Amino acid sequence: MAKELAKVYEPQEVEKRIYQFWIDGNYFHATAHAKDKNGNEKKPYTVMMPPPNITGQLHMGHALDNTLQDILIRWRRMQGYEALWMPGTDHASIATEAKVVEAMRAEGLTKEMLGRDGFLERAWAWKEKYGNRIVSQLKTIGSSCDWERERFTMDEGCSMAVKEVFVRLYEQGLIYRGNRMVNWCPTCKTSISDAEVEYEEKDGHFWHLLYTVKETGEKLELATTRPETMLGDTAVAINAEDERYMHLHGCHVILPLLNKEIPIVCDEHADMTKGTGVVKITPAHDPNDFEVGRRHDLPMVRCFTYDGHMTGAADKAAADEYIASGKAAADEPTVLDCGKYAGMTTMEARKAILADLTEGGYLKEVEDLKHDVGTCYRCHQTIEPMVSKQWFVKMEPLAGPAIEAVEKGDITFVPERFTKNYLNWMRATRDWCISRQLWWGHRIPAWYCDDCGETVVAKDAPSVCPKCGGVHLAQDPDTLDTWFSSALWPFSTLGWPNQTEELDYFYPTDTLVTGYDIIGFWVSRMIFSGLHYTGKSPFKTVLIHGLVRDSQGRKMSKSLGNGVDPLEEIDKYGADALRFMLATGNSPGNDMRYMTDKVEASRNFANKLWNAARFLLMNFADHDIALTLPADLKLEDKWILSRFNELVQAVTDNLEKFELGIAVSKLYDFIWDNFCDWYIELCKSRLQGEDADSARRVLLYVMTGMLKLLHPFMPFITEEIWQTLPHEGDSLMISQWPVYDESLSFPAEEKEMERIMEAIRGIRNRRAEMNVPPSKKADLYIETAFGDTFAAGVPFLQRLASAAEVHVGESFDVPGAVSIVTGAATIKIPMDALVDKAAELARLEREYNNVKKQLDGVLARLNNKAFTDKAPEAVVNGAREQAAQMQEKLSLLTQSMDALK
RNA sequence: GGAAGCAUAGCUCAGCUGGUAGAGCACCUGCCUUACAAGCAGGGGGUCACAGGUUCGAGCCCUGUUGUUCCCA
Repeated sequence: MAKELAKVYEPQEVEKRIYQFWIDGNYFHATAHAKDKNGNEKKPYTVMMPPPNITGQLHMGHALDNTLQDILIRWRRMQGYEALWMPGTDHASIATEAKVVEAMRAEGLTKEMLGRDGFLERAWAWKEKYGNRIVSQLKTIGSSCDWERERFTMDEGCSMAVKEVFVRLYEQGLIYRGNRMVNWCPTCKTSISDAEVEYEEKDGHFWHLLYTVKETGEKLELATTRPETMLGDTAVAINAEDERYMHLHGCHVILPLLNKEIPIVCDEHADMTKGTGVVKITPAHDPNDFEVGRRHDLPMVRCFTYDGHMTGAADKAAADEYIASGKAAADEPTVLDCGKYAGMTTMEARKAILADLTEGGYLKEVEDLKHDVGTCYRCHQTIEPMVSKQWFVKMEPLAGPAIEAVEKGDITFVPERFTKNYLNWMRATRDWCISRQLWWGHRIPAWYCDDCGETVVAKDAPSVCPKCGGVHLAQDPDTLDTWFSSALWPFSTLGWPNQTEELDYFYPTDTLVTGYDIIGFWVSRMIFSGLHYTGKSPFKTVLIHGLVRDSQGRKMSKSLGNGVDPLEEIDKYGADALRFMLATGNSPGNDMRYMTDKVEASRNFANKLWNAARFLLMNFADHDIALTLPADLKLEDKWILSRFNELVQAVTDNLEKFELGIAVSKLYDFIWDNFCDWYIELCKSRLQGEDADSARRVLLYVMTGMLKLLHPFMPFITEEIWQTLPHEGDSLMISQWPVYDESLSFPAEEKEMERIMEAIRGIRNRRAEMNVPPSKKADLYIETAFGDTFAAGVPFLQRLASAAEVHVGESFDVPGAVSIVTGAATIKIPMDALVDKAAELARLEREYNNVKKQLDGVLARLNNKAFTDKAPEAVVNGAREQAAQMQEKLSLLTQSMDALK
């Protein structure tokens, strides 16, 4: 029965086999309204995996994120919940499209050459090829997801949900289309949302320009960081309160180079305290100016193309024609023919325009300046703010309930401080630009009538225009922001908008585990979406973790090449070691550094456990071992069982509070220190005697319990060991999570055992100081009031403290002995020959002084009336007890010193 | 410009509602003790960034300072 285990744990062989075993057992699958053994409906526990991008490879961030989720899921499953961990992948529109385009470029192809359908064919092929890669990588780290339910943000169900939401919001007036200021990436040629802009500090300049006032002829100085936008200026703003310019109200300036007359307007955007207090207004190319333009009904003149060039005659003609057709909205911007600058890139135009301004005497000075420039989070090129016709979600009505849900505590963030982060984001949020000029993604379900310009929003393509009956309807070419579909993930994956059994049972979900970097992108959008469409918060708790950085604390990135591949680490140390390391080093919300040392330590721990199991198996060979505890528990059994009982309580409490790192370190300490270093050692002599059977049973009981507690953290090795040991049931992963057992609480015995252990430590300590090798045994004379305890501890002292004969009594006269004074006993070791009396006396004096110093500290507190009056009774009593113990120890030390003299 | 985090042993980090500092690694000493040298036993090493404050008592709470990271604009 007992099979031989290898001397060193080899995870590579074990992990694959165990994972397949779980899959074969169908243990990851969760069903709605599942019943337990007694026929009662189980409570659900649901976690939605943040869907990784199909373009992605598993990185340390995924490893951490998924390890935490798997720990929670496995723990709840063992607790008897019907635990569903819903996996899936995200189509990642902009990222995937970029990759596919890049791959095509290698073949000399462009999107335009292939056309929309041809391109999408390639994109789907890409998805098929790489979409499964990350899934298999997730399996490697042991994720116990319900793979049968795996979803994709662009699969049929999710797409249905997307259309449903779009149509509903449109009908509710919460989605609109309009010309608004958006962040435009000229490289990706698409709009991106505010959340997708990253700011980088760059060196720039402040160019001070001079515009002439038409009415007075004076020159107005104003500064800009983007002089090329001047062609689109349609006003100059001053502050109404600004005394310097009172006389200019209602006047105009002549725009240099174009010789165009534009008004001077009064607007709060002009800050009197900054520079000259005059700002140029380019409504089509600056977000602030856009607002000024709306307030003053200024014309919008666009002078950049969508691929980062200056507009020309053809651009102007196209725009004019569109406006003339009557299909354009009233706020359609006009387009400028930039003349000699047409066709230049914006950077080329900047140079040319500055040269011309200088020549014309319009440039006063140039100032160096560091300023933050918005860049695209994908390609890191500079963002151009542009007026553009896009689809938006009106955020204000949606944000309200989403803020309230968190304020009320329906949703809590762990750690709590991220609540503020979320609320700030939600309160400041502006309307969400959801259209993207991309092909890969959910196409916007809006059609435009060629004949009358009517917009039709519907789940299915309309055959005729409901307004004019025309049949020439064209679908909006744009797709939706990736996050639009991931916002629906918690319920679209459960079948929404259909009222499925799954939705009914598993939704709302319980815990969302994710990094702080996507609170704005994703978490907030799931919250308002969940509330708006399902009327319920999509989850109860958001567990936030930090980033995994490299050993020097830098962000892992491709460009730095400092990324550590989790798969390589798993190959080297095992998935359990990696998981354990990620769980140990982590406190919620804080970043961690990845260090090989730490994985090695975790690997060593796995090996320690492995060898403890080997020890058990060695002793179990050829014996039938009952899975219950023996009736006659020995002192050491009660000690370990009581400690284990406390561990069960502590670990469970920590998990409830999402303190995974604390839970795991308690397990580490218990297994290594209490179980391996003490209990196994305490059992060794007993295993050779008549009591062996009861020792085996306790060993098995505690080992099994430890394996259960450790299983969520180290699933593979615990299952492997459990399968090898005598056990009940098919798999550890579906066994029952241990619960605190009052009948196994033995505080008195714990204390008793600690007395013996303290003696053992004291003796070892003294022997080590004196360099006495363990092979040299010595007699012990133990003076103690706890005679029975020490009598029972004799075998332990012999085995673990190199004792020969042990005498226990009230008092012994042992001339020239070394003394060890513990809280419960004075232990005398006759080692005359080995002892340097003077040195021994000096040592005792040192110890005396140490204890005395501590005692003085405690006494000082006790003599402080304020302390005894105000401190809680338990604390005061604790101090009194401490003082008494120290006084006792001092008197014992004095006796020892006297004896030596 | 605004908000937040972090600052604890040589290194990496724990430290729950304030009760008098811990782990791993590294280092030093001794051990093949019938699981494990990826191990066992023992040891050294910290004015908990700085300055105030609240408290009987502060690594923990409050204020300020310095350094550092990150988010938002």
